Amino acid sequence: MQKSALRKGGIERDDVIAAALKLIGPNRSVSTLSLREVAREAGIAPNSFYRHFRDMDELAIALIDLAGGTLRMIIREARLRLSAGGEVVRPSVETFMEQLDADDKLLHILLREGTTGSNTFKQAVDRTLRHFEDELRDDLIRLSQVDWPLAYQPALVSKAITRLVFAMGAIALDMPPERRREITDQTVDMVRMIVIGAQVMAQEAPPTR
Amino acid sequence: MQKSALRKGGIERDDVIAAALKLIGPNRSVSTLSLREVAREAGIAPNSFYRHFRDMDELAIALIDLAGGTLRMIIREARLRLSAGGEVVRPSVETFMEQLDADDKLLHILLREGTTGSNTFKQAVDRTLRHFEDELRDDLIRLSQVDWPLAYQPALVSKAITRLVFAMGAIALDMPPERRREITDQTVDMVRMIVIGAQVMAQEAPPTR
DNA sequence: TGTACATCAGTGAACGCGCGTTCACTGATGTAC
DNA sequence: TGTACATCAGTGAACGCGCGTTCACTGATGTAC
Repeated sequence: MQKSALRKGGIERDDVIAAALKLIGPNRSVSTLSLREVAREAGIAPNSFYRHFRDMDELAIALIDLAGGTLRMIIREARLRLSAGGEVVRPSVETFMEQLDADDKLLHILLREGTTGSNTFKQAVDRTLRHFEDELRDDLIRLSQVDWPLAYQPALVSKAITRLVFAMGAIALDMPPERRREITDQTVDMVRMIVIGAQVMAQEAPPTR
Repeated sequence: MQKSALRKGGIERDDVIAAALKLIGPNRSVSTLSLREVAREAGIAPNSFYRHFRDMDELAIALIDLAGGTLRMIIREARLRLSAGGEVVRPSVETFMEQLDADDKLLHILLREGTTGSNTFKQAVDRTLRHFEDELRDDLIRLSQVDWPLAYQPALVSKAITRLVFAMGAIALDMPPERRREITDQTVDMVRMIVIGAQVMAQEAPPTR
C-alpha cells in the first residue's frame, strides 16, 4: 500500500513538480530554477525538498520525462484525427501547435533544456525527440503502404520533420497568439516540401528502408 | 585618436569578450556566465568589468552580434565555393559544418541564447537568423534565374533551410567529431528534399515572389 | 623642455543577498503485538 | 481495544560561498600651456 498517499497535509512529489512547472515560462528554463525557489512555490521549507528529490537534477529529469510523455500523447491524438485518404500534414501540424498553447510549459522544457541544459538534460531531451522521430517514421512507412508513394529514407524524413516542427514551435512560443496561424501555415508548407521532395527523390534513387 | 589603444598594460573591451568566449562551451551559455567569472578569466578585478560594459547584458549582446557577423562571413565564404552550374547544396552545408568546428563557441552562442536567454537576447539572435534567411532567399532567387526551376515561395524555403540547418548544427555540436560527416550527409539530403519539394510545388501552384 | 592637470582602466575592501546543504528535532500516521 | 514503536515528510537555525554592486582611491598616460 502506498503509505504517503494516505498522509493528510503532506505534499507529494507531484506537488513539487507542479510548483516547478508554475515557475517555468518563456524566460525561465528548468536549469535556472533554484531549489529554494521551487520549495517556496511548493510551500515547504528548503530542506524539505530533499524528501522528494535527491537534487535539482532529479527534478529536472522528471520534468523532461513528463514533458516527453505528454507530448507523445499529443501526437497520438493528432494521429486519431487523421482519416484514411484525407489530408495528413495539416491536421497533424495544427494539433501540435494547438497543444503547444495548452501545454506550453512542457514544450518550453523540451525546447530549452535540449540546447542549454547539462549533458544529462540534453540526453533526456534527445531521448524524447528520437522517440518522436521513430513514431513518425513508422507512420510514414505505414502511409506509404496505403496511398502514398514510397518515400526516400523514411528515417531521415521523419528526423527533418521533427526537428523543423520543433524549431517552428519554438518560434511560435515566443510570438503573440494571433501570429500562431501564420506560423502554422508556414510549417505545413515546409513539411509538405520535405515530404514531396522525399517522394521525388525516391523515384530517382532506390529507397532505403 | 583612440586613447585607450595606446595604453600599455590595460585590457580592452575585446579582451573581456575573449575571456567570455573562453568560458563558453557545450554546457555554458552566455546567460550562465557570472560577472566575477568573466573578470577572473580576463585577469581583472570584478569591479573593473564596469569600465568596459554597463552590465552582463551588454556583454551578451556584444557576443551575439559578434557571432552573427562571423557566421555571415562563413556563409559568404560558402557562396564563393559555388561554381556556376555545379552542385550547390553540399558545398554550402559542408562549409557550415566545418566552420562550426572552428568557431564552435560562436555557434553555441546563437544556438543557446536563441531559446534560453532573456527577451533581449532572443531578439538579438532572431535578428541574426532572419539576416541569414534573407541572404539565402536572395541566393535562391538568383539561382532560379540561372539554371534552377523557379522555387515555390523562396522566403519560406530559406526559412525552412536555415532553421533546419541550425537545428542539425546544434546536434552536430554535441556529437563526437567522427559523427560530423554523418550529420552533414543527413543535412545535405534534408536540404535537397526541401529544395526539390519546393520546385515541384512551384509547378502545381503559381509561385509567390 | 617642464609642469600642472584631466582622463580613466585599474585596485581592495566591504555590503547585503540568495543559494545549496547540514544538523538535530517534531509530530502525525500506520503497524505489531 | 490499547500501547509501544517505526516511519518519514515536515521544521528552524545555521554554515560557508559566490554573487553583483558600491565606495574611495591609485597611478600611468596623454594634453595644455
